[in-house]
Amino acid sequence: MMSSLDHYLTKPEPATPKPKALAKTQLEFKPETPNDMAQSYFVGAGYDGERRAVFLKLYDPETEKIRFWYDNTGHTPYCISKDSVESLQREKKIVNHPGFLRFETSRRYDALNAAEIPVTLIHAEDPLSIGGKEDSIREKTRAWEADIRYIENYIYDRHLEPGMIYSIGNGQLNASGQTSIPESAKEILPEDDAEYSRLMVRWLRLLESPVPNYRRVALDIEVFSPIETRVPDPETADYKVVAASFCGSDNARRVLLLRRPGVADGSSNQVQGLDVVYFDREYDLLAAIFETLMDYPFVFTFNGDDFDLRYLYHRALKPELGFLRDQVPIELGRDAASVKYGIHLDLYRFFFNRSVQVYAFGNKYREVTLDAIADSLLGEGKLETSASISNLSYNELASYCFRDSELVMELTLFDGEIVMKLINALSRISVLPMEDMSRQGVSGWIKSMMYKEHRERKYLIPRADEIKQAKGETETTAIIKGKKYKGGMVIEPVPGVHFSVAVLDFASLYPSIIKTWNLGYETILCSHLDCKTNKIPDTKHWVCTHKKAMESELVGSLRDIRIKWYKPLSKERTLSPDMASWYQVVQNALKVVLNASYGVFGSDRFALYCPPLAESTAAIGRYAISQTIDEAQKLGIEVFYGDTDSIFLGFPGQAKLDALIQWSKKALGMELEVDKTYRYVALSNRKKNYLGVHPDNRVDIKGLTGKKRHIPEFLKSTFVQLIEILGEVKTQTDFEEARMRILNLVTSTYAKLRNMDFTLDELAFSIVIGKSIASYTKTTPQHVKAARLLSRGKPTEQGSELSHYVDSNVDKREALPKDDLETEVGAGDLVRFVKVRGGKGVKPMSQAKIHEIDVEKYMEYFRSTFEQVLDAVGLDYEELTGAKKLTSFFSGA
DNA sequence: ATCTATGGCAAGCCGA
DNA sequence: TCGGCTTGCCAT
Repeated sequence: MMSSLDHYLTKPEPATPKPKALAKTQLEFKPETPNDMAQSYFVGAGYDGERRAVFLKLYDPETEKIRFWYDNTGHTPYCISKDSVESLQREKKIVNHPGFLRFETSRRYDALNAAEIPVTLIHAEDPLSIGGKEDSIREKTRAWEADIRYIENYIYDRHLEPGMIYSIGNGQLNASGQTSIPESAKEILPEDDAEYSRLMVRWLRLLESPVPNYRRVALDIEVFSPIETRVPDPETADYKVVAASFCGSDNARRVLLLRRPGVADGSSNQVQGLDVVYFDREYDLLAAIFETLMDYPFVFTFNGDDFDLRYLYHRALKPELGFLRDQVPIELGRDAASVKYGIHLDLYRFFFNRSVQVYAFGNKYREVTLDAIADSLLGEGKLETSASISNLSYNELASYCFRDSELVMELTLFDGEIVMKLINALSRISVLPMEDMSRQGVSGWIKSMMYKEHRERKYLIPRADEIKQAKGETETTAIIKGKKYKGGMVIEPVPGVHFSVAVLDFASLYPSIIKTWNLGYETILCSHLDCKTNKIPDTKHWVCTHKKAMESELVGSLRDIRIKWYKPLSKERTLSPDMASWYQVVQNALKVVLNASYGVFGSDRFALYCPPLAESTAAIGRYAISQTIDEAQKLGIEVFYGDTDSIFLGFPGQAKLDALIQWSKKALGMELEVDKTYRYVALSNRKKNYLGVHPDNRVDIKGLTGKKRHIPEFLKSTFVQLIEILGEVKTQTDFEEARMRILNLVTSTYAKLRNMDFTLDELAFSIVIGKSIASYTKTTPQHVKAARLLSRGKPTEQGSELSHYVDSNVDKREALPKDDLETEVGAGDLVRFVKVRGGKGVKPMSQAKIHEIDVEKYMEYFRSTFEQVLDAVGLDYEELTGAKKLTSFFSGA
């Protein structure tokens, strides 16, 4: 127990810091701006308001330092008007705007109107004069390209490539990285299309360039909090920072601790390999943190944007701490925090990205918390979490605090540093500095990639309202109510067990369609009369026959390097581990971008939103798969099932498969390939539900409840046993033996359920809460019921404990101990609950007793889960188990 | 905060 | 109490 709460509240430090004590951090940050510099990586960019110039952060892998380069080309922020200079000159609101600089005449290609037009660039002294304030210039006139962040604007105009190598000579910035591509890659370039070749060469150049070693540190801080489960507000920063930890790529393992009255024990300077440094004053602790932030070129946090750096900044500026603004090496944006010297990457933001979560990491983590992510990606189950770290000794606090920064560092290290590599690859593809890329969604990446290409081609970037005006809305009717247009086609499965099945699919179906059908906002529904006969199947839309669409070429070229270069290479066995992992990462990065490249056009938040384009892509997809099915049938091949881009065929011999593949290439211009073959496939009448057994007994399960992650562990493990049995089935006759083994499995599970021979843990469902608890007004799903029970009994007062520290990387969710009655639960939380008799029918696992379990409900759930599979393999659950008899036995008992 | 649509399923809601 | 419809989650 702490001796005094006062110690943690804000009040003057024991002694007012003297200027001398400030020595190291007192100085204003003076970046190094060499006039000449060898090859360095362009890793970050910013805008200096005082100098009114963009600056680049360049990382030199030799010295492991960041050097700055300030723009000296005189580039200024601007937006574009279609009006003439003369008429704009009469616009007093513009010319009298305090930030107005000058007009510049230029020309742009206006793709929506298929004409090169004269435009006027309205230059301003600073980005905010263009946009971002109520009286910015873009509010005074109809402007184009006025909502592009200035740094990005600058990068596109200067043809800069984030993540690539530059040097400085005589103060000038020069691209100095790889200019050539591998000799063997030239074979995949098209001979007859220079523009397309240019794009492929660009991607190859970007993605074949090396990634340096980045010297980096992970930071985590602990802050005192009077209420255990509440994280202090980083804006007011009312409480003391009591600890900070750094884990460096250079093996630095440092913990900084604030000495507190009443904690006397364990103050050794070595705890389990950690360097522990003690501070009597919080001021000195912060100064030491800032020194480290000025030392490392890369700083990683988990939630540092919203907490750690924000807290440190505001805390330091408190009068009682007495730092001056210039002494704090942190800069805050509205939703991001950066460090003045290096690059700050908030891994929370990166892993929160749905595309990263689903495609790059295969949906391995469900909750975006440090523990959940570390748990699933780093393999081994990490240390237990506990939100409250009150009353820890110094040693314990040190280990506890260090643990999180160590996890963050490990996330950048594991598996050959794939996270670092992925961030690099995505930054290069999206033409965004790492910091910006890692904070945006996939639509932001694709937007940036396409904006850059507009600038390269001197295209005027259209306004969203213009595209909508010109191209209109969709015309097909979606299957699902509330959706904008019809999507992929799912073939009605032929129920039963089918032996020897080949599954064919179109490689990157939608990107391939965008490529081969020349789709883009410019070409869809173009204005040429003669193109109107070039119909998109199943729609009234048509597509241009005269002009190549930029999106088609961008997406197409990305798709081609993935399919033709990276896919084969990622299977190559002779590569060094480092190269192999890089190719794997690039593959994944391309997959992420390509997967979203069609969907973004159907999203009204996307800058180039064009619903007929998305609709056409899906329509062509339906056309492709139905044509292929027709052709298969003409060739006498049985078709059992198909979903969007795949078809399940009875294996007809290699010759016929080849014939079908050839046909697809010729008739559709699409690459159809054998994805896999199954010894057998079991289909029920349900779509998106099947079980397929590979020749080597591996089993694919798709869509079946037994595999879903929210179901209780006991069901999952029983299901796995069921699958093992089915995996060993080789022929129809084997099913007889399987039948007996399945029966045994079912009856023994029943018996266990009946005897309640399971732990609560094994019986818990786990479901993520999609939105805040209060917003469930229409219905109350079971997991929400359980969550509401959890928040009950929460003490209204701060309770008896006087002191707590709150783990800093915790966003609200992570702070919550799973078994704590005082818990608040919110969106994103995983709720674990069991089904019980009486009451609400559910209880959070932490509140339930094993004897309350509603056994019947579990039996029912078990039955329906198994039935899905048994259905498919033609076994009747009731007949097999005599389920009626069993349940009646149970209910009679 | 910000790719799309399709589909299965359990459970909630509500009228008869 | 039943059936039809909706909601929310999980998955592809």
